[in-house]
Amino acid sequence: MTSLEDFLQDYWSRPHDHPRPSVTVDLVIFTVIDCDLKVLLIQRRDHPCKGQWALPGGFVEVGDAFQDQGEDLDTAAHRELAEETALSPEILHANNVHLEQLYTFGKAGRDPRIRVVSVAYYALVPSSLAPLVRAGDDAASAAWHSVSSIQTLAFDHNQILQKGVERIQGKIDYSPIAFNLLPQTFTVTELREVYEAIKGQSYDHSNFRRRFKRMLADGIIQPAPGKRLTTGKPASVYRFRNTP
Amino acid sequence: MTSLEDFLQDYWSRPHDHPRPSVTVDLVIFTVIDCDLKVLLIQRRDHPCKGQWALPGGFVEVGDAFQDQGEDLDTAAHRELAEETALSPEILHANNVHLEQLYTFGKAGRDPRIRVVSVAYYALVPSSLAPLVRAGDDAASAAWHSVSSIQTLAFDHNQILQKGVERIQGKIDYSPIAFNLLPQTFTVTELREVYEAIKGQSYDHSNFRRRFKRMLADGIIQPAPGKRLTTGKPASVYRFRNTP
DNA sequence: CCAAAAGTGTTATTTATACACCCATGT
DNA sequence: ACATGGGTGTATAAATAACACTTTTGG
Repeated sequence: MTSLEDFLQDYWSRPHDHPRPSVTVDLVIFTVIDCDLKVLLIQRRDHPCKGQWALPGGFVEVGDAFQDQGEDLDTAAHRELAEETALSPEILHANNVHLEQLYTFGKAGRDPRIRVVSVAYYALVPSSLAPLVRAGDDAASAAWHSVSSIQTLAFDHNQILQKGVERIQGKIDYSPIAFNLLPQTFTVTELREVYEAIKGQSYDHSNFRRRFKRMLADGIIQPAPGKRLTTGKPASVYRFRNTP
Repeated sequence: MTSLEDFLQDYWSRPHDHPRPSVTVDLVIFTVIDCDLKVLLIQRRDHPCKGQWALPGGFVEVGDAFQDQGEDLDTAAHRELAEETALSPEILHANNVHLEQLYTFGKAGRDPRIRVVSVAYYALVPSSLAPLVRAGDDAASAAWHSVSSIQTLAFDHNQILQKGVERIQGKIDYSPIAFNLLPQTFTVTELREVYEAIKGQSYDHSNFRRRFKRMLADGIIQPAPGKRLTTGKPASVYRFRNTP
């Protein structure tokens, strides 16, 4: 009958050379530009998959894995998001950037170098912030790519991207994630265009307006001051009410 | 300009002592017994959390992590499911046991020994198979526990269990997962009882019957021969149509 | 006959879908 | 005045919800 403390002392004193996989976080960073769903891709500078486009990502820092266990998975995802977009955590938070775990990819051989288990996250960047994104320090280049015309990506990143698209397509119907892709104020049509970009279908503007009015009645959104000028009649602007 | 082969030869020739986390799969194995949602728990025999109840799970085999990258995550989950329930893969497959990735838990310090990233899966075992489950070789004991009255579990397993419950509660509304918790043939009421056990609410039997009829019309389910005897009027039996 | 559970029917409310029409603004 | 997009209205079908009722079995 040993105590937990004794057990850990003994555990740590023995050598631990069991092979272990590397763990990374990969990011599917979405935005909507010109009514079109985009994903942020970086061009790989080094082997493997040199020159190919890939999802941004990086290794999870695990300290020495014993006394110092390093950073949380979520923390690693936030850190990578800031690094890869070259946007500070403060900017990301102030602009309501959504980050959420997506799925974990761990097939043997998905990285030719070594066994890698990759925990994928997806992020939603408001269109107002998208133009400010530039390549992080370690990437040759970063760019927004139209999801509807994606080439072959590095590793199994096409599969990861597909999971991401499926997730937001499903989630937008019962969760207010569309607002994380819009500026702080928006019009009915702008919201509809986000829905259309994500779902890849068009919605009747009149019926969508009814859905919008329900959200208004439910307090999910509320009127905002001012008007948005268009080529036709100016439109009312609204804001998302994140703390009802 | 080196080729990928040269790159890998060079990569593997150099030492790689970056600290890496251990990766495990943890299983949330559900069934429904007596109209009540149950989860399979094992009692821990060793430190840490000795004596506490925990979700079954185990380490992912990663080979040497280089030339031999070991087993896929999904494969590890299937292997653990078979080991922990003491049911062969053939039995599991023949009885339509559903296994799906749930979420990955990777907070620093969630295991006191070492940094562990745990990829959680959930499984749905049909009630007809549930009584055949017994403890695997390495567990002191395994037992079905009512989800509605769970004690404090080892590690962060309460959190994992909660994620699992939330997942099936959400998924049952748009996916035919209820059938994986039932025997091959079932009655309308039996299906409703599964819904009620998962959602923790009661459904009007008449309105549920209407939903059932829609599934029948859509070909999701179909009539099966025979009748199920009850204390009242015998009920028609149906079967799930997994290949429409 | 009676309890118990299967099975049917009715009505009202809400939501989804399709489509027609009017309104305000800049050019 | 007119093109453009904002905004409103209407009619139908379908899904949701609450509730009353009938039928078939075992005892």
